[in-house]
Amino acid sequence: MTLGDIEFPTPSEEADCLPVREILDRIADKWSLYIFVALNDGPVRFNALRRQIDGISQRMLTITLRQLERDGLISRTHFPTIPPRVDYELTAVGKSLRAPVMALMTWAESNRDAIEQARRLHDQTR
Amino acid sequence: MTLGDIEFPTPSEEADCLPVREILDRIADKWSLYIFVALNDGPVRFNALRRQIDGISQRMLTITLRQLERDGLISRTHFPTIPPRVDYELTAVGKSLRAPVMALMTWAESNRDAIEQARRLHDQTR
DNA sequence: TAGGGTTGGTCACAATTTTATACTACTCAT
DNA sequence: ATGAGTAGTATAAAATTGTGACCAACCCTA
Repeated sequence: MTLGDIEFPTPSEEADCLPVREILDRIADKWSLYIFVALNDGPVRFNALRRQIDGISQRMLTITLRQLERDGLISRTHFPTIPPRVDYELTAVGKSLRAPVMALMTWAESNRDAIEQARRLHDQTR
Repeated sequence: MTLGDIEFPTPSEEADCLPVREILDRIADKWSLYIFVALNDGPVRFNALRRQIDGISQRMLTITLRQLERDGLISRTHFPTIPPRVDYELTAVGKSLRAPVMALMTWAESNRDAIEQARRLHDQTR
């Protein structure tokens, strides 16, 4: 048996999928979507984000914002005033993500009733 | 006309944000999106899903499938054969989620290069 | 001049979630 | 008899996330 006879597990497809997954894992984490929605209408300050996104901790907001900034989806503008002011804003690439994210939000809203009914039915039947 | 110019319907403001968040938290977790993509072309068996979704543990696949089933997004069909066979398939509601999920996947693929470049630039500069 | 509030964070530690590993029970092919 | 495949469960380890304290600079009030 030569090397050519060995069946490798789909190397081409995996090579393509991995970077896409890395990106999706950033977007589809617990908080990123909500940050996107919050930044939908323009720049927002750190503590305004914190108030708007119910339940997020200061730590997770900082971490998530830093990751989104690293990916070039949001920009961070620091005004050296007292008290300090930091604005977060969608970049051009970030803005292009608004459409699919909003489509997902719209879907969630449209199908809320169906899902809640399915849950009730499931919990009743078991 | 590019993807960014397409006008998706905007979700109405804040009325009942909490239930929508509950739904989004299910969809936008670490594995649900990949299960949706894997089920895109028809029913798939448990271990086939496991092989297709690289890195998922057996436990998390079971848990995530159960949650999606509870929400009425996928259906579970058990054939009492030996060896056992269980098919997972998108329901009608689940199928309606394909469009927004695929829009997100397409976005991720289109913006892969831009994001990777932003990451390199960011890591270099700091 | 002392105390309290605001800003955008960081840090250490606790709680939660996810992963890895082993195990079940059953059958078929070698 | 051995190993592979089926769809899971149980448990401990690892990773992620949340909690509360702390910081420094200033403003306002008393």
